[in-house]
Amino acid sequence: MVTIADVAERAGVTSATVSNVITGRVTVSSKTRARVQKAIDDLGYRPNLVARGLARGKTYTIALVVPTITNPFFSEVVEEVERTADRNDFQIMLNTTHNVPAQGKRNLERLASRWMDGFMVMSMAADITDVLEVAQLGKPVVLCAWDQDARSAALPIVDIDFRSAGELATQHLIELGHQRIVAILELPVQQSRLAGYQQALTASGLPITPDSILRGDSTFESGYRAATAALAQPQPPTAIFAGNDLMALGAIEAIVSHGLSVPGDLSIVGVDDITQAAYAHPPLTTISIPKREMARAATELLLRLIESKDESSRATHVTLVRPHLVVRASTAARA
Amino acid sequence: MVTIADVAERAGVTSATVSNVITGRVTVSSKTRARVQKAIDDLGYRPNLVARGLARGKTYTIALVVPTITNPFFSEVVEEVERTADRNDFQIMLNTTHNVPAQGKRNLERLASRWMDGFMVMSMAADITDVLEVAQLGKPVVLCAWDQDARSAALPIVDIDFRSAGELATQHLIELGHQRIVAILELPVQQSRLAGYQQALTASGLPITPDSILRGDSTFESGYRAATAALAQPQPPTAIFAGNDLMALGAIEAIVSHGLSVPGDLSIVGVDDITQAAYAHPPLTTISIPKREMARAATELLLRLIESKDESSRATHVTLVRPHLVVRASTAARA
DNA sequence: CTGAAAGCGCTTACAG
DNA sequence: CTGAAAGCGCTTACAG
Repeated sequence: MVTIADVAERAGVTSATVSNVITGRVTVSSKTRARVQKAIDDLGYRPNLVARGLARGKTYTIALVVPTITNPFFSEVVEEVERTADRNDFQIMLNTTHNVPAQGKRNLERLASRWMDGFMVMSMAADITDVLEVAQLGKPVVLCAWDQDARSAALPIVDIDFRSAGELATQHLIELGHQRIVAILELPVQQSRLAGYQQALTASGLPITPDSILRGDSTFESGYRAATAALAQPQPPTAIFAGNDLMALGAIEAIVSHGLSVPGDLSIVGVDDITQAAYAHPPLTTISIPKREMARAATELLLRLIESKDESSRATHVTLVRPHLVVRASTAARA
Repeated sequence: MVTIADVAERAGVTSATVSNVITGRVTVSSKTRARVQKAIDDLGYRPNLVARGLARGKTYTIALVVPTITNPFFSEVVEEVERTADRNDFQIMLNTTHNVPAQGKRNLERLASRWMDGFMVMSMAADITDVLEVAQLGKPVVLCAWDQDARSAALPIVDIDFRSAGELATQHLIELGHQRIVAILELPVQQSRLAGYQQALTASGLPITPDSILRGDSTFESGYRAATAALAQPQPPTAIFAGNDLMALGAIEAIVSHGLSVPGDLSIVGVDDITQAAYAHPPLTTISIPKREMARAATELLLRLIESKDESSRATHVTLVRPHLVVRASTAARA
C-alpha cells in the first residue's frame, strides 16, 4: 500500500503539499504540482478513504435501510439510489430489515458507529423511535416512501401521496359498479392507503365492514392467502384493492386457482406498477408510483443536506410524489 | 460524539485500558473493568469504527459487486449475502454494474481505496482483468455464480455447474421429442450454459445451426425479443432453452402474444427458479439453482479468508453447487 | 494489570 | 506557495 508519505518523499515535498494537489483546496505552484502528479502516477497512489474519513469526519457513504430488496419495488428504488449516489461519488451501505423492528434498530446502531454521512430509511423499515435516535447524532436522515400518517417526526421526507393512491384505486373500482370491495393491506405500513380506501367508500356512501380489511405483509404469498380468505367470506367481494402489486398478483393467482376469473368474477387493483404488473395474466390495473424519480429526489435531498453545514436548512422538507391510475385488464365493470 | 478519551477520563484510566475492556484482548482487573463499563454506559459511548478501521487496517465491510438487483435471482442472492455478513457483524457495500465494464472497473477502484476487507463479485459483473487488479491488493476476492469457462483466474470461487444446467435443460427437451431447440443466451456470461446445450444436442446427434443461438441480456424484454425473432425464422423451433428465467418468461409472453401456446406449440425451459417461475402462466419448467445456499457459501468463504492471515490458505477454492431440473407446465412432448 | 507513546494515513490551520 | 505540527479516534506493543 503506497501512502501519501511515499508520494511526498518521491516528489521531494511534504505530505501536506501532496494533499493540497489532490484536494485542490490550496493553490500549489504548477511546477511542484506536476512533480507531485508524476510521483502519484509512478507509484499508482490512491488516497486511503478511511484515513481521509477520520481526518475530515466524512466517509462519503450513505446508509440505506429498506425492508427487503426481493420486492421489485424496492430493488428498483435501491438501484436508483445507488446510481444517484454513485454519480456523486458516494457509496451505499445496504441494510435490509424485513420489517422486524429489532433488526432495524440493530442496523441503525451499527451504521451509526460507522460514521455514515447520512441515512435514508424507507417505508418504515425501522421504528421511528430508533430513526430519531440516529437523527440525534446530527447526521442528516431522510425518510422515503414513508407512510404519511406515521410520519410523527420532523424529518425530511420524500414520498408518495399514498392516501390518494388508495383513493384512486378504490374510486376506480366504485366507478366500475363494485360495491363489495375488500382491501388487502400491510398495516401499519400501508395505513394511508387504508385511509384513502375508506375515504372513497365513505364518499360513495358504501359501508365499511370489519371483514373488508384483510392483512398482508406485502408479499405475493400473503396476497394469495388473503384473497383465499376473502373468497371464503359469507359475502365474498367482487373487487379487491391490494396495497401493493405483489399482493395483487398473489390475489389473482388465488382467484384463478379457485376456478374463478379476473376480471370476470373479481376485479383487482394494486399499487406500485412494478415491471411484472404489465406482464401479468391478466395485465394488472394498478396505481403507478414514479419510483425512480422518488428515489432520485430522496437521494439528492440527502446529498444536499450532507453538503450544507447549515443546520437550519435541515428543517422539514416534504416532497410529495403524485401517483396515478394505470388501467389494464384486471378490472372490469361489475357483472 | 463521545470518544474513548471521554470514557477514559470519566473512569480515571487511560484510553488504552478502555480499549482493552472493549476488545477484551488484554485482561483488565474486574474492578477497573466495572468502572470503565459504567463510564461507557453513562456516556453512551460507541466506538468509532472508522478510527478503529484505520488503526487495525480492517473495516468490517465487504464489497459486493453484482450486475443488477432488479433480476430476482440477484436480489435474493444479495439479501442472503447481507444476512450472512450481518450475522458476522460485517456490512455490505453494494455496487451494481449492469454489466458495463467501465462501471465495474470504476466501482472496484473506488471500493479498493476504501479498504474493503474483502470483495465478492458475481456473475462476471466486472472484467476479470479489473478483478485481478483488485486482488493484487492482497485482500481476499471471491467469485460467485461466475461462468466457469471465463474463470481464467486462480481466484476462490463458489458457483454453479452451469454447463450441467444447460445440459439438463436441453436433455429434458430432447427427451420430450424436440429436435429444433433454440437457445436464448447472454454471452459471454452464459457461455457454460451454451456449452451444456451444445453438448446435449451433439450427444443426441442433433445439428447445431448458426441460427439456433439467439442473444439476450438476461432481461425479460430481451427474452421477448429473441423469442419473437425465433418465431420469424424460416424453420421455427418447437422448444426454447433460455439462459435464465426472466428471459424464459419473456419468451412465453412473446409466444402467447403471437397467438401460440406454451407448451402446446412451444416448450420453454429457463434457469434459476426464481419465485415467479412457479407462478407464471404456465408455471415454468426450469433448472433450479440453490441461490441462497450458494450465497451463504460464498460469503462464509470470503469471511474465512478475511479471518485467516495465512496467505497460502487463499489458494483456489472451488465449490460447485449442483443444479437440478424442476419440471412444471411450460414443457410438453412435441406434438 | 495499567500507562505512556507511537502509529494508522490523511487533513488543516498556522507560520514563514 | 510550502513546510512543520497537531489532530481525527482508535489500537498495539512495550515498560513498569
